[in-house]
Amino acid sequence: MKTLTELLNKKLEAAFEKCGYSKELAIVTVSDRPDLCQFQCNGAFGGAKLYHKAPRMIAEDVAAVLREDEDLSKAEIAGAGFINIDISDKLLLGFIEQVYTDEKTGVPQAEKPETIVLDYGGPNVAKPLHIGHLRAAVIGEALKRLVRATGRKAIADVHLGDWGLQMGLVMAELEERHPDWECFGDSFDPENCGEFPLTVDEMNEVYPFASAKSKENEEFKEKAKDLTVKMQNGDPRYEYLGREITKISLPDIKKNYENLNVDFDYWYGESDASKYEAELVETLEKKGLLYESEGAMVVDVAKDDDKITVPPVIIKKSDGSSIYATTDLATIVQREKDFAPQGIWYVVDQRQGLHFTQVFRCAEKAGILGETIPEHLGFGTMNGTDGKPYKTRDGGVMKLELLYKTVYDAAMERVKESKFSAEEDKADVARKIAVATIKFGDLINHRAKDYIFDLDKFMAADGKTGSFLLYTVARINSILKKTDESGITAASGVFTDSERDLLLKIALSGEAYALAFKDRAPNIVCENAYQLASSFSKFYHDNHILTEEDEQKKNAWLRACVVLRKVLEKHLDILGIESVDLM
RNA sequence: GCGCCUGUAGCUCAGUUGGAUAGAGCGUCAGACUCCGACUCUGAAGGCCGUGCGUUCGAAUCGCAUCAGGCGUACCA
Repeated sequence: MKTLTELLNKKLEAAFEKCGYSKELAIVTVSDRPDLCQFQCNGAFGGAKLYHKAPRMIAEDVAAVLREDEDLSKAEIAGAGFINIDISDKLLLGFIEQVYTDEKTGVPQAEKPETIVLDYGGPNVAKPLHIGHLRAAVIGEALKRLVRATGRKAIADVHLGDWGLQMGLVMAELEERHPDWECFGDSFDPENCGEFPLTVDEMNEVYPFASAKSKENEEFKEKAKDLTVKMQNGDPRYEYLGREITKISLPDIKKNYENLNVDFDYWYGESDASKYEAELVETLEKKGLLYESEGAMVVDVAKDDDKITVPPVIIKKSDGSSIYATTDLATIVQREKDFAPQGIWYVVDQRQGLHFTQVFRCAEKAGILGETIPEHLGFGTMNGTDGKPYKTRDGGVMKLELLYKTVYDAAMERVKESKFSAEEDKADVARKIAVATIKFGDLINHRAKDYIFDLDKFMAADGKTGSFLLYTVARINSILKKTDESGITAASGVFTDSERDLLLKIALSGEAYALAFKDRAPNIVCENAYQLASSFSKFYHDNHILTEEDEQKKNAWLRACVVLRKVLEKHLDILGIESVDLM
């Protein structure tokens, strides 16, 4: 369905045209001065320039036409030429009912079908998920849901890091620690390798150890690089070993994502894209793009009008191995074949901006993009309260699992006290509060900016927090449980200001979804959800619903609760936050 | 050096084609529960929107310059 401002725009366009002015001027926005009106149009200012006419005169012409429209309860001129508009309660209520019955709950739908691949995981196997993986997961999941809510197809691919040097490092260390493991024997037989010698916890400790070792031990580093090349070139032993390492790591990675209610359609790794590398290289060669430089095979991606010198993309390192640009490009080839998407969104740290510039340019030059428009949706760093990258108390890297557990425990402390949720539901409620706390705390911030993770602030029961939103839903549920929901019908009128304000905010949610999609910005959905919750609190405070004796009023207010709950849950759903019944 | 991002209230942050008096949360201060969940609500104080110049009838928003912070700058991802 159309959004409310789209609807009003149509009216304004007609009015501008009727008066002989360009309909381009007819842009309605939500009022900057809610004390004066609900909507405004500033088109008369632009018209003044175009027609050499005083803005007030243009505004007056248009307003005169608008006053004949019974959907509008007000159309007046203010200031130098603002057109101030209020909509009628009848229009408002009609719109609210449409939102309520709309199967998309008022989320504006894409005009033509589109497929967007979202790449938002990027965890490395053999390395535990840590705080650095949080934002990609949370933002990516929200964007995926936003894409789907707007009627587009979204394909989520975790894009595991299982093809790079980190694999060689782990393999080299493994070989030194467990030389007797059958896998490393003289005659390699995958059928006869026995148990993987490490548990996942033990393995998670191997990578940091091996990484540190490679920095001071040149020989070890060379060995790691050598094993990486061997794996990439299809040496059966190291290919097998790579798959085994992934097999051990994956359940742990999945568990971490499950905790956060994040999921993927495909658990592909870089290794899955590697089969497209040959084709990629062939394409690059055929186009004469690939050449040797300092021992490596590279492609130039600089453009004449660049302000900086964009370095060439390395396709093959001087030791013949692939690098992340290679796998990213090969992955594009794979995605084109499998999905032929209109967009690929990379939800990856901002700091990789240059890398994606290079990859996208190379993909374009190679002609492998089809109709895909790739976008790097970068995000900022999550910092601690000291403003520096978030660390554990002893200065180490915070594991994702520990972060989740910390928030869960804090949530459980509060849920334990609750008299509203049943004993057997408490663990589930605590989990939902924890997820809401972490995700809302992250998503309320603009994606591109760094933000400070402050557990006390995020856990706070009041303010712009996930738990305040869940609390609002719980309060609505609590009221509705005390009445016969099936008897609630469409409202017959609007009776109070706080009620009208709430309905208007509900009606304007369509605008928020649309803008959030356009800017790929979940924070807009967060902000709108908070606005809804906040308006509800005032509405709830001002209108005593259950004791109201006027049946028409009571019904109207209950209807507002029912619609709000649905709309609020839509917001939460898009954010990847599960709603609660009671808490 | 070059480039990218950021700079808005004490703190953390929004700010939708350039538009009226720049908003919110927290914190502070003053109030509101015999009443549907007070995890609530009402009100107040608090800002040369980093700085300067320019474009415009009009700039937090656009341009140029400048200062400050973060990040990046070919064989890690």
